[in-house]
Amino acid sequence: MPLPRRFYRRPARAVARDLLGCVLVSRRGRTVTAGRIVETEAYLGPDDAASHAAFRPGSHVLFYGDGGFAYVYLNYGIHCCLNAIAGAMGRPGCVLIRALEPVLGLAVMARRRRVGSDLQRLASGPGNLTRALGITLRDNGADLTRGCFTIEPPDRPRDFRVGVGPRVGITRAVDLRLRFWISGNRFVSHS
DNA sequence: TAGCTGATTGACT
DNA sequence: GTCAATCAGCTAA
Repeated sequence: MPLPRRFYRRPARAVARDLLGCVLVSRRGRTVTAGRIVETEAYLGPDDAASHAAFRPGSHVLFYGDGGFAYVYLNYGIHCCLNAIAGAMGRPGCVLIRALEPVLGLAVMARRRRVGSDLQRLASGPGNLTRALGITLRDNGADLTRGCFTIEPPDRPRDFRVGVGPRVGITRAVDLRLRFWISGNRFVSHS
């Protein structure tokens, strides 16, 4: 069963941390691909200068809507990035999924990524993981609690340490420590 | 209508 | 280490 709606109806920071170890599942027809979430970043409301809620109007309807939906956007004209909306209705916030550890459909992912057997880079990086799972702009607004894209609870005990640090790849509010990752996991994109 | 920016990646020096 | 690729949405005119 996917994570329930109430999981997402919490502050983005808490959702980002608890999402580590969970499994993102993508279903394209009979093709299923999945990966364990090993790296996330939290983005807050208008007060967070790096958040799209602060400077990208098109995202408002999702940011301020109910939690548990996907926010997919295109950046640098080439790459799609996947976010999970956090917070209850009226509370802005989201979690950027930065890296996955592939667990299901490895061959399909490799074909989509056009890479060889380099598992480590298959879904490591926000642009890479969307391509590996076949996520596109059409999936913007998808319900993560049911449907083609879901996030399942951890498939094994939480035996890892959580790393915390500043977000990467952004130019505003760089000093906030809103990035979380599974300590020591080699699939984390920015080590 | 033209020009700019960005939560990136991969190819190249 | 540098740099091009390439698109949505804003801003200025």
